[in-house]
Amino acid sequence: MTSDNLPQAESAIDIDAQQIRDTIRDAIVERRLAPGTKLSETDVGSLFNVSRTLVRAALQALSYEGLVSVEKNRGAFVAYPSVTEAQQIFATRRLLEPVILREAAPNIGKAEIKELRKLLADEERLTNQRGAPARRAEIKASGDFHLAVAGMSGNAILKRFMDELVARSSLVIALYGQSVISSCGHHEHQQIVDALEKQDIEAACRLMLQHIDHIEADLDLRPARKGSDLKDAFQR
Amino acid sequence: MTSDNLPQAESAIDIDAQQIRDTIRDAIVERRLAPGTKLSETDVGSLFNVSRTLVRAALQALSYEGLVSVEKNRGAFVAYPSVTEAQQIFATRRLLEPVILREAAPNIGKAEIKELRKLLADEERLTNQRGAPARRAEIKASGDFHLAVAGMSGNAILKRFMDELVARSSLVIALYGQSVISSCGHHEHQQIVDALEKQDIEAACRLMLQHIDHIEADLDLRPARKGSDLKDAFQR
DNA sequence: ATCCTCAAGATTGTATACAATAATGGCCAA
DNA sequence: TTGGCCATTATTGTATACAATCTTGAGGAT
Repeated sequence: MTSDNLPQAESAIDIDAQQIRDTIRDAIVERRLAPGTKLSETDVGSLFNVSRTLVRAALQALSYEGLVSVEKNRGAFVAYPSVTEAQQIFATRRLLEPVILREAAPNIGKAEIKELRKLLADEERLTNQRGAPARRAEIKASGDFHLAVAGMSGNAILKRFMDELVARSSLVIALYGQSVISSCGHHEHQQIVDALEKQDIEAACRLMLQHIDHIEADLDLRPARKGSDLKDAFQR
Repeated sequence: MTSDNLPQAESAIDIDAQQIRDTIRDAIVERRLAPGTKLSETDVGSLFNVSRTLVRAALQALSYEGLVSVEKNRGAFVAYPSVTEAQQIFATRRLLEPVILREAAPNIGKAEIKELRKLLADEERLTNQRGAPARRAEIKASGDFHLAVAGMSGNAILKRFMDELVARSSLVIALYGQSVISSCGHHEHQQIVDALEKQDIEAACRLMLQHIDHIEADLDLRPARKGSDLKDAFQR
């Protein structure tokens, strides 16, 4: 595996570490890069036409976000979340998202509802489009909804925590998702906005939790796969 | 300002980036390094007898934790949280710590109570000791209590979020704290453990919120100081 | 005296060179 | 043929060199 499935370099002159990080992150979140994929410093560097220095910085940052795991003397790989990690990611979302909704609710007025509805419209449009690029954009759009709500909390720290959780969720879905669609039920986002518009925060929280449950229900988080129990993977 | 107030280098051979990061973080959290202090790559490097490469990696990681702010082409500085950031840090703690307590409660049995009591004993011992080193250790111990509880939630992500919040709290207290003691009321930790021992989670949450309120009450988070309004800082 | 300009110095940004470690594949022995 | 051992190669870890940018302070004009 060489550079083939990395996003093509921005031919724009003067790339910096942050742009590399963002590009790789997008590729991971949109599942163009599969979990476990090796991210060789030289390969990535030549894609972006930069030295390993900048690549290392980008990979280090991504490692802090939990999207990349770097193993000493072995290199960086797209993270491969364990079942336990996957469970913790969703457990944390279940704990945090209602809290965020309650924080955001007082700040959600007409303008904010409008902004959310615009995101929903984008999602809808992508849902009706076909082809891989639309699927990828849909994945991202679905996450953007959750992030937009977090942003409305006005708390930058909560927002950052959600950034991380949403991004890592994408990896978990890539690994353990069963149905092809896998991304959030777009309809549920709509219901949440409806509840928010009516200022019914309790309903919004309830719907949010159900929504997270639905995402998680589509995952196959039984043990195994984890390398150790290969036998019953073949046993059938 | 040169290297004087940086912790002395580990003369142990073979330091790596993580050790540098940890050492600097400890120095920041224990307030041996004041907010705003410049962390010159060359200076830090010569302290640890490593090249700038490793120092940069450490500073980058600390920047991601919010303990250091790196300004392009200007260098790295111990973070200087704004009033807004300070408020958000404590707002987030108020939201998160009760959630964490509820998550941790089912996992807290005899052994865990014992562990927490041990931490309290350490705190108490330090409180009765005098001298700057004891004060520093006390600051750290006080944070360790909150982190221990977070660890008992069994959720590594929550724990990491708390790691960040506790560390940044220390910076906020250093900047905006008024009373000299400034660190957590040790007594309140004790009450929380008492409530946990009685399985009275509601009380524990209530006490935790009060505790956070008390810490925040010791802060002077009025605007100003923020550099722009220097005049009324001298106006008295 | 004050302000502006600009050159010298210092510091960070990036690339490259070298060292250390891990991965690969061939060779030999059983 | 198979399994283990060692040399070779590739990749990461760290230091250093050079480029770009900022900071500082002296000098001169007003």
